[in-house]
Amino acid sequence: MTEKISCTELYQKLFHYYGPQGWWPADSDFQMLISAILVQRTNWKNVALALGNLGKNVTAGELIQMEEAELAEKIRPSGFYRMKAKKIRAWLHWFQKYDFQIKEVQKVDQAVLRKELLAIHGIGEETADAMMLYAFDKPGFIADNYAIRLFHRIGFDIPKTYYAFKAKVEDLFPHDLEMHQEFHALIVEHGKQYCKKTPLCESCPLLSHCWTGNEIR
DNA sequence: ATCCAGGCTGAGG
DNA sequence: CCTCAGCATGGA
Repeated sequence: MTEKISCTELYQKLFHYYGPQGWWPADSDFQMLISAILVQRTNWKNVALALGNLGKNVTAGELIQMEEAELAEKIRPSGFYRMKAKKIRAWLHWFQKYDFQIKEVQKVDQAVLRKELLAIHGIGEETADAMMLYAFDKPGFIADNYAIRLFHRIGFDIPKTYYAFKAKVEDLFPHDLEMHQEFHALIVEHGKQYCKKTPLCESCPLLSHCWTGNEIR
């Protein structure tokens, strides 16, 4: 028997099943920001290898002085490494305007900050939202493929564009930083375990709320 | 050996 | 607005 659930009910169930995730899984805010780029279209294990090559306590100042080829070589395990080296450098040049101070970026208005991030080469909507949510203290919903798949399965009417989906969920969910941080982490963890690109998983804890196993993505 | 993973850009309908 | 190739590694 399938029963509909709301966004907050979904959040509560995920939290109940998986517990607090404490994302983003990085040692520092700066590593979080770099890894947001490194993790584009790759798994976290490869990102961890790349982060390891960069060194535990690399600073933005050190990275921006590094030759692009050297940076690329270090982040090689994360895949798409030449492009990602360019992306990281582009992002660093933007970050330099704030003296590499995360606290300074946090003072920027949320909408303004999002536009600035999106203007950086290599930073798209998901990466920008992740940076804002986990390092710059701006609450928001990350409308990634895991979210699309899960919300689709529970019968949520998903708007076509990334931003429309994001805005709709934000309308239905508390504007709370920690709740959004947990929500995204829970959606990804749940997605990895029970909401893959295959038919419905019989042991999925949300099985009673899933209307279909067909994916859109 | 395929297939997949916390995407984005740029070109072309 | 939408689609699609290209970008690349490491693990299952």
